[in-house]
Amino acid sequence: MAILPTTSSRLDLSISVPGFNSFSSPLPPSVGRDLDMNKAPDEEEWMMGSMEEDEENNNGSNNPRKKLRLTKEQSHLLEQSFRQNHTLNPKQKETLAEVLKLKPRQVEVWFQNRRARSKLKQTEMECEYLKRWFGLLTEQNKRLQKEVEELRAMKVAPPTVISPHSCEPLPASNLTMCPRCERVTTTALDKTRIVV
DNA sequence: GCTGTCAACCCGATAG
DNA sequence: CTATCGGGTTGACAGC
Repeated sequence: MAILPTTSSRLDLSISVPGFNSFSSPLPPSVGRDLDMNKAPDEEEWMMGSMEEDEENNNGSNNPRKKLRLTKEQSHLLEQSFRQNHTLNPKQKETLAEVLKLKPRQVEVWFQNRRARSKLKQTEMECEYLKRWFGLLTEQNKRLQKEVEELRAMKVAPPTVISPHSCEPLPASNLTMCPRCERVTTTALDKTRIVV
């Protein structure tokens, strides 16, 4: 079975039912946002039939409710629909439920869970990323602090600055930091040569 | 619609 | 080989 959306914003189902065979995953690689969460559950065997078969059991009062397991095909179709649209309008929900032989409510719940779990995965990944970034920044911070210490140590014995014009030593207090290029210049506008 | 939670179920590891 | 356990997955629901 194939669900082919005609637009990107709306889920429009065009279905060719026989066999459920054609799952050669025509999905663009750009859908990697959700990562493995988008991976279809391969070995998902279904323990129960679709809802129509055990519906009565579930609604029965004293039967312990068994958990529905979606078939591979149902899961795959839901996944495909999810990739096209993360939410369904009532019409889409109805149609999809009909195709899947599920209740609209079940389709709704599946999408709810899918959204939540996809978001959770995303958050976890962002968290990992931020942790790594924090580590890198901490390292960089250490290096810079060390550099600052070294520069402070150099300040104890201030560098001698020689004026290229007069060839006389200038006081280090004449040195400022150019805010643009961050190079050392002198306030006296003359080019200087720093001798450590 | 989102979030937190429950519970059924699956699966790999382990002990006996 | 079987039973058990612990962790992960996922369908379902309640409350907001």
